[in-house]
Amino acid sequence: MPKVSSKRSRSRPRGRPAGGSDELVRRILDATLELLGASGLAALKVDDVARAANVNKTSVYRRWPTKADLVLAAIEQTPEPPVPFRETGDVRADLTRLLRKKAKVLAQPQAVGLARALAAIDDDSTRELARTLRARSLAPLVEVIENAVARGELAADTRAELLAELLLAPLTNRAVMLGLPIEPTLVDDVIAQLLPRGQG
Amino acid sequence: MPKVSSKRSRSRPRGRPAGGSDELVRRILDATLELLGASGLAALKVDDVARAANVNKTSVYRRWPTKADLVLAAIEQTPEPPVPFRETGDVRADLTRLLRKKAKVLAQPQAVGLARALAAIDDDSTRELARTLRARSLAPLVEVIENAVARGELAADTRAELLAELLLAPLTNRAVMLGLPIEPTLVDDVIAQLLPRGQG
Amino acid sequence: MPKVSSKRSRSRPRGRPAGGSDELVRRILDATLELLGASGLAALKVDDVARAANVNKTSVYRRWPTKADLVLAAIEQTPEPPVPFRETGDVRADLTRLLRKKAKVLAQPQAVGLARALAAIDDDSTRELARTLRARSLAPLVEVIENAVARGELAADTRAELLAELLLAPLTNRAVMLGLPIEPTLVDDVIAQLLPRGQG
Amino acid sequence: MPKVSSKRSRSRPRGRPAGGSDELVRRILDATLELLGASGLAALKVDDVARAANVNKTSVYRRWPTKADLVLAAIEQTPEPPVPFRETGDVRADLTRLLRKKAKVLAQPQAVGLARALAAIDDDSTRELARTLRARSLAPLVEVIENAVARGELAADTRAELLAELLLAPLTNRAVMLGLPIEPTLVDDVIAQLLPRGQG
DNA sequence: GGTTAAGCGAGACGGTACGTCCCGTCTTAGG
DNA sequence: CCTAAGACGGGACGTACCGTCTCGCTTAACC
Repeated sequence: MPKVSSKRSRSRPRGRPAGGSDELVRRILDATLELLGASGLAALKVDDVARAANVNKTSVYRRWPTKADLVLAAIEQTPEPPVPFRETGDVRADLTRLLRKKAKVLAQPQAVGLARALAAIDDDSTRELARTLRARSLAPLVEVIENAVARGELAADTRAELLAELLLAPLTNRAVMLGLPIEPTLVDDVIAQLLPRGQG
Repeated sequence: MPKVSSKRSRSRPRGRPAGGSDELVRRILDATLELLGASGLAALKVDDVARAANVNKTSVYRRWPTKADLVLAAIEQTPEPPVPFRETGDVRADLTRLLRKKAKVLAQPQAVGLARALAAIDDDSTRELARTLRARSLAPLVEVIENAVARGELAADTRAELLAELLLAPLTNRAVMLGLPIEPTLVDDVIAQLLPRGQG
Repeated sequence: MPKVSSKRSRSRPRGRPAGGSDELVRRILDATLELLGASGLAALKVDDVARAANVNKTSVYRRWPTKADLVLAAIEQTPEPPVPFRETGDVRADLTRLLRKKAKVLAQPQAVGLARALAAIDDDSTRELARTLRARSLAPLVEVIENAVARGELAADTRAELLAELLLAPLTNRAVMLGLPIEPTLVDDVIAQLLPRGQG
Repeated sequence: MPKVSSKRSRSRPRGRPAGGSDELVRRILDATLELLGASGLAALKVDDVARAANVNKTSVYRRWPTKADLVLAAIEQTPEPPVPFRETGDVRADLTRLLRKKAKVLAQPQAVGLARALAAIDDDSTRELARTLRARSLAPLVEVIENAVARGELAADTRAELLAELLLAPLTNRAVMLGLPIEPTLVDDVIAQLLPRGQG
């Protein structure tokens, strides 16, 4: 006698997904970012990620062998906010605008949380990722500076990347390491110190 | 419940220690720092700390209810290296020397490990501690700058603390967040950008 | 958090077991009984049980949240020894045989150990279990007595359960509470007192 | 300069006690009994005993090296309630009265708690104590029975001690092992079974 | 009456077991 | 082949209580 079918109705399909597993990956990484930003790395449980992504833990571990890998993958794929930035031709003004944007991002706890997670994972590949993200973050500044140099607005021997880093470091340092809010005047102060008026 | 009167022979002394518990505290915190610097926060086991300190785990938890508390306490008591620093009267030279010292410290993996542990523990009291350590770290720079201002070597409206932070931030940022070694030239570059020749 | 992707080589299989978990349960409870009988409740360590059952401690606690729960479950599942008992039609002889059997059981330290564990766990559910075991233990006696009543060998107003308890109580009392061996004559004495010759 | 006296007012004297330490001992054992009866052996903490006795833990361990020793000492010194018992000359009536008294005692949770503690401590000296207490408990019954034998009310070959044990065992068994209340009729039933009318 | 020695209170300590938590592994069933 | 479901091994965490031991103080007892 065959058993009576005990199948419960299910909300989502179980077997092999139809259109590849891209959506599943996206859901997992999104959930990871969400939880990571919300409560930090230590409070992030893989089980919670799976539940939040409406996915089984197995499907997480199949792709990322450890929690660290998962977290790094999630951070890595953070979509770079499209920077519809148009230079005005005034370096100081342009850099000020860029730094203000960055300050705004750093005012969000999630962004700080991600950065701290990055610091917490002590690993070579993590450092590499950090450097990649750093480069990505510096790029607009570097471009603005190089253009200013080309225009002759800045000295020809200006080292664009170094200057960009000097501009940005205090902001991230405050937000990430010290947990301080970035006062509106800080951006101006930094600019003033690094791009003295006489230089322009 | 054990059998009646089942005393075992013992090798090491038990009970309340003779010379107060200050030494015990010191041993624990030293061991914590040691292990923390050696392998990072995640690899730090309280049991290992206890063993290394020749102390029972109970005695650790009696004082610091959490691993995080223990780590913070250990970091907090890091002895400030006595800075037998004598100003030469030349700001650039003095600041260069101070930054080089700092760069040397940041070249040690332990120091970086401590800083990362500080970033990893996401907690208000941790941020406060970070700020305290930051202030302690800035102090010598600030003093040098203020003296230079008093001598007229720097502009009267120089904001000493801000300048100090701008000088230091790139170094710590590189070492802690990016995991990069600090090239010898970096210090000079930072100085050059923030204290242009004409200013001196 | 550990390093990324730090898989270790392993000797024993992990994960969900192949053949369901019934066998695992059996192993755990068997080990519990074994150790319980051997050294008593206080000396029983859950870790030891797990080790003896070749199982992880987690797997024990997953099922029985407390040591007490584990012990009760183990005692509860003690297989009732199949009693291939055939009445002879002589109450005195039959009861004597039954009591002798019981005496034999009570001569084993393990059985006494279990009973004492039952006394040590002071808990309502424990008492209930004790009563259940008691009933199970009395059953054969009760049956024999009732049959004898039916045959007219015993008075019609004989209260079977009471009589059974009176017969058994002295034996268990001696073994469990007093820790005395049960002398061979005790069974006869009890029978003689409770089933005087003239009565048969 | 001498320190200002920081003595807090104290309620009880500290140093060596005046009249020996008998009162201290009494307080400790009383507290032990109290707590033991109230919540059982497992829930009994030596620290609690000390606190309840208004005494330091040291003073407990100075006298009884283990918790078991303490408990046994406490049980041992339970004052035998003075039994102002006068025989009437009627065995059945006398034994009934004695058993009713015992039943009354066994109705108190504390008494049951003590008995269970005695069962829980698995130790030779504990068994010996149990036997001592048992003997003490049987004594009045034995005396009554022997007197009845002397009077010719009971058969000359009556084994007083055995009979007493048979009478008592069901009661204690019910209360201690099974946690059952002792119904009023039980005493009569036991008497009826063991001292049939025709025998008197 | 001063000195010695015996307790005592206070409380930290070592030790052991408990029960919890979460990571990463692995089997089973099913689509 | 890929997924859901979920038990399992492993190992660190933090807790609780036992019995030990040191210290300072106070009082009794003895000289």
